[in-house]
Formats: sequence, structure tokens, C-alpha cells
Amino acid sequence: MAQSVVLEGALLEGAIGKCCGAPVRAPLTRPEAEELASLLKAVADPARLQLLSIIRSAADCSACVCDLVPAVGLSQPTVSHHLKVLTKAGVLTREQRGTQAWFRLVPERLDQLGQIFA
Amino acid sequence: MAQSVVLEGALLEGAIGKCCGAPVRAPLTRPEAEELASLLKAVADPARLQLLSIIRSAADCSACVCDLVPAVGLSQPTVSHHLKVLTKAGVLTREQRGTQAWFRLVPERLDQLGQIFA
DNA sequence: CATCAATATTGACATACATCGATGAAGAAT
DNA sequence: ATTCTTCATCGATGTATGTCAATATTGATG
Repeated sequence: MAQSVVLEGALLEGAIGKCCGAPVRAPLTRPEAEELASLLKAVADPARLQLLSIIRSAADCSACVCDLVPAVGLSQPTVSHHLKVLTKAGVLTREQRGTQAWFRLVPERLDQLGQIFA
Repeated sequence: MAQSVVLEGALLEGAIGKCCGAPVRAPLTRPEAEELASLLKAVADPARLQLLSIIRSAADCSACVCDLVPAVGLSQPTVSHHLKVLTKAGVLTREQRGTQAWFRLVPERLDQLGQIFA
């Protein structure tokens, strides 16, 4: 699970934020752009945004799959798929509790998303 | 060009930001999530992120297609396609100057992107 | 061990999308 | 008017993706 290498650096401080008045930054290289894009892609889906917002508004920012499935109105395999995508992107973490799986937000990772366009 | 209706409201003030400590917000509805996703999708592509970053680092936050094509190393039709996507999403505006087309960043729209995860 | 409940994985399918070459359209210049 | 330059559109193609039904897996329970 490689996670972000590029995102650790100065990139985070506004890779594509508003221009004039802000300090000039070098354009993104292809690899940098691909890494940012893969993070954004993980989040650029209606179902996944809903899942994130539901988990966010839950206690402790964590929720069980059994609650998420009826909340988004998609099939259980589909929800499982989306949760996997979000977890692989580092936006969620997974914890097994007995027979059920709980997913929790990773605030630092969401901060990174926000700062791409800061 | 409908642009955002939902994005105008309270949604913008951190739709999916970090949880605990922040005020509780209602989960996104499907239509809301779809609107946010369509904006994010427009930006969640390596070529388009590169284009945005190049334009951002240019004078006046605007650039000509003739400069963008060699800068990203893709074919002219492909670049034209990406610029259209970004323009349709409201992230860029297009201006015709003689035979060439200039594209400029829309800072307010980028701010909206940043605030989704604020 | 056998069974049940909760998730994950697999396979299939339809749709969306990134990319390019070829062509079209609009303006500038001779 | 013709030609040239710049950009957009079209058509085609391969790949990625969202979705579900069916099945496998894992943990709890009797």
C-alpha cells in the first residue's frame, strides 16, 4: 500500500490554488499529476461522497457496513467495493469488530485533498 | 450551462471535512453528491490537473492552447477535449483572441473545490 | 461440527472516458 | 479569393469503471 510519496512535499501547499497574488509555483509533472489524480478519482464519485459524508456525520467518524448499505441504497457488494476504493486511497481505515467491519475517516488525508486547491 | 445550484449553499463550508471537533453536518443527498462528484470528476484527471497547474503558473493565470499542447505532450485534439471539460465545469473560461484561444482560471470555482473537504 | 450472519470476492455487463487521426470551421495574411 | 494557422469536432478504439447476482470467506453461536 504505497500511499502518497509526492503528496508529502511542498505540493500540498496549494498545487492548483488561485493564482494572481499567490506565490508562483512550478507546474505539476506528469507523475505528480497522476498521483494527485488518483487521490481525486477515489473521491470523485457520488456513492463514495455519500459514504464519506455519512461516516463524517456519525459518532467518532466511523460507521459499520451494515449501516452504510441501507443508507446509500446500493447493493452490499457495491458498497463494499466503494469502501475498498476509499480505503486503498487512504481516506478510510478498516477495523474488524466480530463479524462486522467498521470504517473510519482519516482526517489528515482529507486535509490533503482540501489543500490541493488551497 | 447550468453550473452549480447546490454548491451555492451551506454545502460549501466543508461538506466532507474532518469530523470530530467540527460541527455536525447532515449527510449529502444523492443529488448533492452527484453535483459535487461531477465537479471533482472534471478535475480528477492527470492531464487536466497538469493543464490547470500550467495555467496557474502563467502570467494572469491564462494561457493559449498553442502553448498548452506542447507543455503537456498530448495531441491537440486531446488537449482541446480536456479544456472543454474544464470549461464546462466552470473551472476555466475561454476567450478568443484572433485565431487563438486563451483559457483563464476561475479562482472562485477552485475555492469551492478546496472547501469541499475543508 | 453445523449453521447463521456479515463482508468480501468473482464474473458479467453496460456505460463512460481518454486518446488519437482525420476532418471541419474560423480568422489572418498574402 | 486562396492559403495558412489555430483550434474544435467527429469517428473509432481500447481501457476503466459502476453495478449487480452469485458465490466464497470469515467470525460467532448453538
